[in-house]
Amino acid sequence: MELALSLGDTPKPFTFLDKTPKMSSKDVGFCMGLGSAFSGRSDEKREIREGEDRREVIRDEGERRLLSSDPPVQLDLLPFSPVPRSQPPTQLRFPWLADNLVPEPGPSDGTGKGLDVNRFPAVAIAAEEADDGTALSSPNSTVSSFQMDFCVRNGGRTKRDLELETERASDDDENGSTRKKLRLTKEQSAFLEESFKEHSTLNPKQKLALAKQLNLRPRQVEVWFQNRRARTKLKQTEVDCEYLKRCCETLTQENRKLQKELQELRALKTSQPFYMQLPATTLTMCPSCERVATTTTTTGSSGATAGNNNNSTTNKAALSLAKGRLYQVQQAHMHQAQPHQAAS
DNA sequence: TTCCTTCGATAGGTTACGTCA
DNA sequence: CGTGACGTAACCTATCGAAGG
Repeated sequence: MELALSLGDTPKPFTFLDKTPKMSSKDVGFCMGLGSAFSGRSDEKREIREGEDRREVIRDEGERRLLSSDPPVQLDLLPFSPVPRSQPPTQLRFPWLADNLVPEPGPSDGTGKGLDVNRFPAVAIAAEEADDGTALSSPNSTVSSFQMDFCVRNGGRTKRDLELETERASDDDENGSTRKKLRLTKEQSAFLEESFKEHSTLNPKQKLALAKQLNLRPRQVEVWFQNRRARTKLKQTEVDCEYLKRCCETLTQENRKLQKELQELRALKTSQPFYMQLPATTLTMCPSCERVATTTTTTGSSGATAGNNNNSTTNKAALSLAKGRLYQVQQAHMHQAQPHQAAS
């Protein structure tokens, strides 16, 4: 059953309906579809680039829609923006954009003091390209062929960041078995966030470039994106649930209102049975198919004539309106059971 | 100190794709 | 040429556990 509802707000699709195609109204008690901004993914697949996973491309399209700001879906789930848009992090550039490529600073530029110990030697990265870093358990190294471009130029490093770096540097001395939990610096997190806004998934090239630029292992970048996606999805689900809850409350309210109205109409009918036998011609719109239905009901009484005008016209008009409303309610009930039959 | 939240990391499962018999 | 088994890569999901408030 498909039920179109307009509750005054801009209709907002539920992304989880899109994400859980197996869900049925049987499963949830009721199921509302308020339009979907998503179209089939198959017709919008972009061309697959070299070295890019097909699923990645397809998902990328889907998730871009999920995260996009195109109306009518606007669920901003990226409230965290440590780097204001108005103040883009200088030196933070997306490595997969050709014009953004930062020349890799060499170790001899003299700016490599206090580097993050997550820094990974180029040799190791090259090895990790072959083996995704699983063989390399220690991210610490004293060898560096590059460094984070912004890490040293950004003068806004907090005390905590410096502490973190010091902590990590001290990890070098520790036994690898008791590895401290690694914490990304603000700059790293901010850059990853910005990257995530551009692409919620990474192809291998992007991953490597990002890892290289941030002095992280590709595996770390990968994990960060995985966690980020998972947590975004979680937040989206929470938002969807909240919205559903509100819809449910509104519907319950509306239902109560209609029930009350129905009761009043029934009371009216019993108190003034004569007028209820008037043939009623009402124009109602089917809530499902939005077709206008013209209905004339005759109760079989021949006493309903224009001659019975003892009462005021106001009363008649009010009664006609009331009957029309009653009919609408009945039609709506019928339609919930059998759409497209009541109006035809 | 304890509790709760955040977040990096891991394990296991799923899916899509390529290769080969 | 079509098909099933197998391996691989990337991802998702649940969960753990360290760190911090």
